[in-house]
Amino acid sequence: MVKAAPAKRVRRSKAEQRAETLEQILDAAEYLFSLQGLHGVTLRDVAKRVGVHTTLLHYYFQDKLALFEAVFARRAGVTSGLRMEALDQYAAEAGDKPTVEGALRAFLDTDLDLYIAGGEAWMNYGAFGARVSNTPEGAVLMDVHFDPVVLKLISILKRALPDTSEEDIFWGYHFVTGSLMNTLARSGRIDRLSGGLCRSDDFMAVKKRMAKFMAAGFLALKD
Amino acid sequence: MVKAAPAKRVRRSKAEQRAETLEQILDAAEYLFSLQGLHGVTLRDVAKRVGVHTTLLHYYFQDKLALFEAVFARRAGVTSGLRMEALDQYAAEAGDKPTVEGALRAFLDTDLDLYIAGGEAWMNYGAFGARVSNTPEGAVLMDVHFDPVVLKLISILKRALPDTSEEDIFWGYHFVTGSLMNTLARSGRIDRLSGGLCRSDDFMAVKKRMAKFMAAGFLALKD
DNA sequence: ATTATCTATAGATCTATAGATAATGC
DNA sequence: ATTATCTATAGATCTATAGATAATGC
Repeated sequence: MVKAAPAKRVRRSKAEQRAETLEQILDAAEYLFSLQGLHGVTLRDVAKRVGVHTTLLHYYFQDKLALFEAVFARRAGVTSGLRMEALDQYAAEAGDKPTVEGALRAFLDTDLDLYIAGGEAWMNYGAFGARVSNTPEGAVLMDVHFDPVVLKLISILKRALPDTSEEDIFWGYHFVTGSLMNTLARSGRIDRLSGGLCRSDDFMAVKKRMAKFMAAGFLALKD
Repeated sequence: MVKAAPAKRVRRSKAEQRAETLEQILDAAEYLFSLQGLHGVTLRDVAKRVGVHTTLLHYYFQDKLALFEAVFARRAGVTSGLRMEALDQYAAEAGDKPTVEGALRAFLDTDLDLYIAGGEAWMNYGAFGARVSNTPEGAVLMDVHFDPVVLKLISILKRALPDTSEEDIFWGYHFVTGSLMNTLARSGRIDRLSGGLCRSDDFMAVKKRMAKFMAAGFLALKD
């Protein structure tokens, strides 16, 4: 038998090694938190998934909550930034005639595209975020990381809907975000309910319908 | 100083006492689970809130998960039953001309009314259910308890929307339920986002807008 | 000489069971 | 005589810290 070549020990700088380990820890935590929530996951679970000793997590993170918040923060900036750009670009293009659907597409489709293109890691983050979002502690994290983009969206919606009250617009957003979170959660419920006709992870199907659906909803509110 | 009259020891039958204690346990668990989820609550927390010894919970419930499921089941039948009735009644009234908004009002407004009228206990259940709903284990509880009502709603929507594909209708429902769960969760996010203009617990405001908003969304899908 | 990782362990819970005690039921 | 509640406790985690060891950096 030929002896397997020993795993080639790639020489990594400490900075590289640190970054790599951190990433692995965050990936593992993200996945587990997305399934079981903050309290349903132990540091042990995370360490086991990474293949390191539990105490290493304490070397990188103050405590469990700090790890949790780091998971939230890691990708929050990316999605927030991309959507902010998309909204800015849309606002510039549309000039003084923005439409509700246009604004929603910049906001929603940009995000859905990110999850579609981002593979498993981003899908896990989506489920993690959705789970966090309807939690009292989690909602505060949402505030911190997402208020700017959301308020940007709302400012465009206001211009697109000059005759709709601000209150109506906020409630409309409340509906939109609920639907988006329900999508990101991928609970599998729609799969079973529809007998397999729809799939929770078919974000293309959601993208095709969501902005249109919600735009019509907003327009109906002022009546 | 006048001595306070000793708490009048009401003579309760065992059956009464059992029912009362059970109710107290379920109320406490419902409240705590709504805030912290299954894993964030210990039996100790529940017992302390009720004012009994931890082990009493094991007398009434097999284990923690059984308690959790009992909390879910207790009110699930009530809301499911009421909405089923409302949908049946609407279907009968509307004959062969049901509307999307009519069906959604029977489904959504009936539920929102229940939370509005049910006080704190029902509000806690709503938050509990919302939290459960975007969880993998929780979604299965949703299936078991709510599939019949939801499929009833969908059958009426199909008749109201003969030219809309079944897939579109299921995705529309997916959006609706996400918005409803986001409402029941009462995370406080919309309050802060809107600078106090909207309040998470203002279910009247939601009721006023939701069916109309969603109905317009459904109608836009077939275009 | 510094940083990454592991060993050992304290101290605090947490769930669940066995068995005792106190109350109601007949 | 049965049911509701409590006492005592086993056994299994879990988080977090202190301090040792192994690797990279200069």
